[in-house]
Parts: sequence; C-alpha cells; structure tokens
Amino acid sequence: MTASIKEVARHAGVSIGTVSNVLNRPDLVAEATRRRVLDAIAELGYVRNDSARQLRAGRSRQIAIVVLDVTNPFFTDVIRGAEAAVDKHGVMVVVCNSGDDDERERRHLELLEEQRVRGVLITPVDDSRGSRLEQLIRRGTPVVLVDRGAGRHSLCSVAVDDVLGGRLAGDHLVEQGHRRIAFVGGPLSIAQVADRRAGVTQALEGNAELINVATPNLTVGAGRSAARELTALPAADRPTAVMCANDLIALGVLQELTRQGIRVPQDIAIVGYDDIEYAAAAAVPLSSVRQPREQLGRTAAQLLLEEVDNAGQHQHRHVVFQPELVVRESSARPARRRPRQPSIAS
Amino acid sequence: MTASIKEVARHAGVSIGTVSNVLNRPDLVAEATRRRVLDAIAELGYVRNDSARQLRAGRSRQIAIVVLDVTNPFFTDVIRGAEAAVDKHGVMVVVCNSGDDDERERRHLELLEEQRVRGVLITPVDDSRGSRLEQLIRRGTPVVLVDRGAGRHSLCSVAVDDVLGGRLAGDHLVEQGHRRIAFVGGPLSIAQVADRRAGVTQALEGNAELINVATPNLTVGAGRSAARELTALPAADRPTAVMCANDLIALGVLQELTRQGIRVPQDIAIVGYDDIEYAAAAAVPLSSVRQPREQLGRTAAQLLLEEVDNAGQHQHRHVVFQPELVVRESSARPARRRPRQPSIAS
DNA sequence: AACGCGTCGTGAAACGTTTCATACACCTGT
DNA sequence: ACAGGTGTATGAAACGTTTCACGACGCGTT
Repeated sequence: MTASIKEVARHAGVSIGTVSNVLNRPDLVAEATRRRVLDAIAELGYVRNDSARQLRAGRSRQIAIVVLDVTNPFFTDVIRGAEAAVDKHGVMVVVCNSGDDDERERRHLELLEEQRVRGVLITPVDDSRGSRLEQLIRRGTPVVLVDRGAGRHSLCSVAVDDVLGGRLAGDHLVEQGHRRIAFVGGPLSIAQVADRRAGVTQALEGNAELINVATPNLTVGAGRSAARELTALPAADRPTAVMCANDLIALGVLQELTRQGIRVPQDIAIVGYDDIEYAAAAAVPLSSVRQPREQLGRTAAQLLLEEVDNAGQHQHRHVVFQPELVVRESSARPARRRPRQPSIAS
Repeated sequence: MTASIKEVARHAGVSIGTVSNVLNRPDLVAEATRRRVLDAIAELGYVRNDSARQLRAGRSRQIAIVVLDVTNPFFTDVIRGAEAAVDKHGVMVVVCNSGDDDERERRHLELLEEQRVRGVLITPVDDSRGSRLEQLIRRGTPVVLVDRGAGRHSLCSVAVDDVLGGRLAGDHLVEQGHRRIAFVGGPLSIAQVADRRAGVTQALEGNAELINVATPNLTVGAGRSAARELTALPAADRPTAVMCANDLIALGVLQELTRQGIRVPQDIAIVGYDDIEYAAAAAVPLSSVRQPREQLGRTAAQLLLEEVDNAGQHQHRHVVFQPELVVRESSARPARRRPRQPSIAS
C-alpha cells in the first residue's frame, strides 16, 4: 500500500542503503543526492515502517505504563509525569488500563512483551509473586513499581509514605487542640488505607483518643454513612475532628454534617487525603494530604530509563516521597472547647 | 536475547514453518508434534516477536486514541468506552496525550503512522484542514473525530449536541419561573461553550432575559469571579438563576454565593454542565447536563472498526448524541418571587 | 499393483529496514 | 607516478515472522 524505501530509492535513482543513510546519518551523503532523495520521499509520501525498523533493531522505542484505572486522577497525574520525563528521549509512552482486573493486566503484559517494549511502569493488580509480571522481569524487561510493594530488591519502585501522611494529619489535629479524633476509611486490605491509619494512630498515641469508623469503600456515599454513625453517638463520645482515608470520604462526611446543621470546622474539623482538584472547591475548602503524583510518574520514568540505558550495572532503588499537609478552612483552629488539660497543667 | 522461533524449531526437532503453524493454525499439526513444540516453547520461554509479525502482515493490531488531556474526566471516560468496544477484537488501544499542544499532536501522529496503526480516534487540537491529520487520512488511515467538526464528509465523527444541552438547561430554568437568567462561561472560541450558550439563548427567547458573563477559562476560580460580578449588580438587575458552561464554573459560583450568604437555590438557582463526579457531592448537589461520554468512546471505536473492516465500501457517518439534564437541589423550584407576570395575565 | 487421497511437514520467499564491508573516484603530498 | 586518504555510494546479509507450493507417507479402493 504505502511506498517503501525501495520505491524511494528507485525514484531517486540511488540504492536502498543511500536512502537509509539520508534518513539516519544525513551527513554521510552528498548534498545533491540528499536533495534528490528527500524530494522523492516528499513526492511519494513515504513513511518509515516502524515494524521493520524495530525488527532490525531488536527492540522498540516505547515504554508502557499500566494503571489500575485511567479514570482516577491519581493515575492520570502519574501518567502526565511519566510523559514529561520521557518527552525528550524520543520514547513514546503507551498507556494501558488494567481496570483492576487480573486478566486484563495479564493480557496487556503479554502484548507488551510481544511488542518488546523497553520497559514497564506498573501498579500491579495483585502484588504477589509468581505472576505474569515476574515472568516479564525474569526475561529481562525493566520494570518499575508505582505506589506498590517497596520491599523487593529485584526492581525499582516509587511510592509515597502513607504512614507519614497519616501522621502529618494526626499531628495537625492534635496540635489544634483536638482530643477525640475519628479515622474514617476502609477496607484495611488496601495498603494505603492501613498505612494512613497507622500514621494517625502513631500521632495520637498518648495525645488523643482514636475512634475507628470502618467503611466498605472509599466513596462519597461511604463518607455520608460514616458521618451518620458519628452523629448518632452521644454528644460526649462524639469526636471533634475526623481524619478521612481519602477526599471522597471527606466530602461525604462534610456534606452529611452540613446537612445536619453541624458546623465545619467549629463543631467538627475534617482532614482529607489526596488533595483532589475539588478538595479546594468544596463548600468548606478541605484540608488534605497532598501527594506529589506527577513527580511520582516523572521519577518512575527516570528510574526506568536509567535501567534501560545501564542495562548491565544498574542498581535497583526504592524512592519514597513525602506527602505534604495542605491546611484549609475545614480544619482551621476551632474555638477552644472542653479543655481537658488546662494549659497550666503542663 | 530472547529465543526466536528458529531455536524453538531446533529444540523441538521440527521446521520453522511447523512452529508457526502450531501458533497460528494448531489444527493443521499432529497432536504429538504439537505437544513437542509447545513444550519447547515453554522451556525456552519463547515470546512471539510482534514487529516481525506486523512486518509480515503489513499492519498492526492497535488503534490509537489521541486526547487533549488525559487528566480530564471527559476524556478518560471516552477512553474507557473505546477500550470496552475493542476488548473482544484482539485489538489494543494506545492512549496518546496531546496536552492541547499542536506540536505534540503532530509528533504522536507521526509515530502512530510509522507504527501503521489500524486507525485513530482523535479530538484534534486544531480542527482546520491541511494539518498533519489530513495527511494521515489522505494516506489511508481510518480516522474518527471525537467531539469535533461534525461537518466533514471525509471521515466519521461522534459528538454530543451542545446546543440541545444548553436548551435543556434553559427550558428547565424558564419552566421553574425564572425570568432573569445569566450564562456564565468562556471563551466563546471554544465551540462547546458557544454552542451551549446558543442553546440557552434559544430557550430564553421571548421567555426570559439573558445576562452574559464572560470568563477567560472554565475553572473554579473563574466561577468565583463571575459570581462576584453578579452579586455586585443592583438587586433589581440581579439574575435569579445561573447557567454555567461547565461544572467547575458552577462550583465556583456556588462557593462564592454561599460565602456571601446568598442561598442556593432559594435566592439564586444554578445549573452546571458535564455532570462531573463531584457535581452530585457538592455542598448543594448540582443540577447539571450529562453527556454520554463512555458511549461516545464506544461508538467512536465501533465506527472505526467498521471502517477498518469494510475498507472499501464504508460510508462515513456522523453520530450525534443527546445530552440529558440531571435536576438536583441547586435548581429545585424556588419559592415564588417578584412575579412580574401574574399568572392571570396569560 | 497401481492409483488417488488425505494428513503432516518442509523449505524458501517475502515483508522493509539497518548496517557493514567493499568499491570507486578523486585529491594530496612525497 | 604512487601510496594513502577522504568522501560517497553500493550490495548483501540479517532481523523473526507468515504463507504457500510442494513432497513424503500411509491407507483404502479398484
């Protein structure tokens, strides 16, 4: 269908090799011939055939990023970061969506390996060994884990310190004078949720009481239900602050509290997690823990490129980023209340 | 590096052709030999080389989708829809992000053409003729336009009727008794914004007065500013309802009105556009115009596959979807007020 | 015993590149 | 006049598949 290098050669009256040289090492070919070849290319509308190129080269010029959910802002930001990092390298990023489905992930990895991608950035559905992913690695494709299993030494990984994130939020609330604080989120089978809770727990230890409210998932609806559980408590047991496992939960809590006429932050303060775009735009702008998502992607891609380039003596690394607390109105210092420990006591 | 079909053949003591047959037409090969070959494949960890396959076949098994912003929920939903549509076809979707940058788009299209993708789904940065895209089409790659330029007859397209969307919102507000309505949004150079406004204008014609508030972009911040403009008006000139060009603007307007103690919807009603995930979770759940985004992607992919399969006698089509108004609290029927036209007058 | 037929397997060609050893033509300095 | 460059172009090999015409073999029919 499309013109090949052979026809370009014939058209320009030169050999195939010369056309290839014009394309790849133009300085090796005399000005006049180069012109002729370029003209032929333009005239025939010649387009390189990447398959042939790759076949010859033995590898492609693409890296892949496999995410759990293209729809999730966390991953889209990571993707953007990765793209930014490889932009100059003449490498293309192929985005694959596993949709949190083991089977789809496997199919994608299969295709990617057949395509001889240079490397893979992935947040695997199932972190366990013996998976399709292990195979890929064993056969020599560089892989960088994103936001998962920092424990391994057979590959690089990037992640954010969720325990620290929880602690930041906890410290902040304690410092604001809160002595009864709820953690809302679940399921704990999600490592991120468990870590965030662990962080909060650490922060409150000896400083404040922790109330756990488990949710079945991380949605606005779950947040609303959790808020109802909290407001059903007798006034004395009710927390004065809520730390949420993510912003959707936090928005749900905020919405339900507002509906019941409970003021935020005066009656109950709220801190979320993720700092999604709409956190700042909520009815009461939401305090939240922000993760450097784009940088996560950028760094992951850089690690990958490094491994690709130094095939031999590459040292695997685990980069852990620190999240950052963004304080907004939803957790601004409340009016002093029920001071259980008068300041004079310290 | 990786084992090739040749080594598999040697290992199994058969010819290359036989191995290929085991892979592609297993029924042509005797049970015993097939076993031997499969064992060899497993033992050597053989993985097909897609470049060679493609080279031979003359085309790839991928389609591409090029979006303006991977980060935008609209596009991520479209992507999901497209993926769903090709899932069964053994075709892979490659996601490319142009970032609304002409240059990046061009580079992507170049690479995609070199890769001989089967087809391209795209929302082009610049809709004009003579672009890189035209070239791609002219050379025979099937292209389907997403949410753009329904006018052409050289290709298929899918889009949502934004004029209708505006009209739905306008009709709704008029029906709720509003007689002074503002349209907030901009710039009008974005076709979607212009269309939505046109729709509102049609709806109000003869029924209510339209106040235009232009914004420089479609962000929450722009919404807040616009709201301040509106509240600065003398009470008599102030609209009783606001139709926003998208939900971010609407959230900004809502936030600023609330801050100023103006009640929504009692004092001013609001309707947004896009029905983003957080519209329903806003302080006052937001009425909004919903687009069938996932279906948009699914249909686009189907059109593309159809064109790919019926290369010859394919008839280009333009599919236009109808948006749907989702009424929530932010535009619930307000208490009757300032009745300029007592109902008896009609 | 000759024939035809179905079942399996083979070998070579072709896909479009890149690369490399080689060839040719000229120039330059001895 | 000749050796050694330098600058340019060539032809062939190789990358790993798929496909296809062909041949070998065994078996049932005449």
